[in-house]
Amino acid sequence: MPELPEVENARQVVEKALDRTISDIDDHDEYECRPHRPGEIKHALVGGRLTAAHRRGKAMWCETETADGAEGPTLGIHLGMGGRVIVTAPEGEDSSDYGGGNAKIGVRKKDKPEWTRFSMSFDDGGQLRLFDKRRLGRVRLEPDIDALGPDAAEITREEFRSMIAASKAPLKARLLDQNAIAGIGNLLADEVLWQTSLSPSRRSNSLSESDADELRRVLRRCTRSAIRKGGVHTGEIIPYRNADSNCPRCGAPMKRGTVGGRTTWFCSKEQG
DNA sequence: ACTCGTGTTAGCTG
DNA sequence: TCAGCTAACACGAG
Repeated sequence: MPELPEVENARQVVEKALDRTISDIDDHDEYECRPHRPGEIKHALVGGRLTAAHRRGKAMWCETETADGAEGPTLGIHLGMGGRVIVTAPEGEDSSDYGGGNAKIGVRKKDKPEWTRFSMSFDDGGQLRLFDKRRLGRVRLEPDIDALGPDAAEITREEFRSMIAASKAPLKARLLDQNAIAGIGNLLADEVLWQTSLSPSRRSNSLSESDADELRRVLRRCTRSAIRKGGVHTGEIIPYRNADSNCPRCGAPMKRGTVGGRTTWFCSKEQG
């Protein structure tokens, strides 16, 4: 699930964990906490607290403060292919606004306790947990955020134009390149390309400036809409990403291919 | 049993 | 040299 909109919703959940004293951390999962050794993250953060939650593209990170009030290491959280963050309320407090009961971002019925790959306990009895059955998510100290391109929801028109013009890779592959523009995943890429009727395999630098401007407008609109509705799966073309579907705009069959190494669905007529 | 996948990245290639 | 591509990652779901 996690593309930019899901991660933004997760970031808002993490804000519920700010300014609560960290009493314990379980960081024993060797995959999720790579490259750290078990106990390393725990040692760095116990006694301190998270003071701010940020996001760029699909990457999240928290600023921290140590027990004596000094600046602590940043804590990066990446959800990978299927991670979710859960923050529970202080013991005895109403949990209704903590996201814990929200199936879109919180606990789901089929979740197994062992899919909790990382957890942080607070001295108020609450917890921050990372749920990730596939273990492609990551929790790490001092993540490199600067390597990412501009956030897809914030990128300026000039930045977007030059990013598009700077590569001859297939357009969809360019949109998926997190170092060029951060936050677009496979579904959001299919959605914006269908909305603009642009071919996924067209060379990125073959777009005109007005094509690029239109693509950026649609990208911003789809991103905002997905954040509001709860995720990229709420996109218009997503239900039509299968072999039996026809383009809801022109009626031609939807077609499956591979672009940028990812399954790609597009209108065989309008995006051919 | 076997294939697929809403993300990232090391390592290969032209 | 380096942009671009592929396979691998880990593991549940269909």
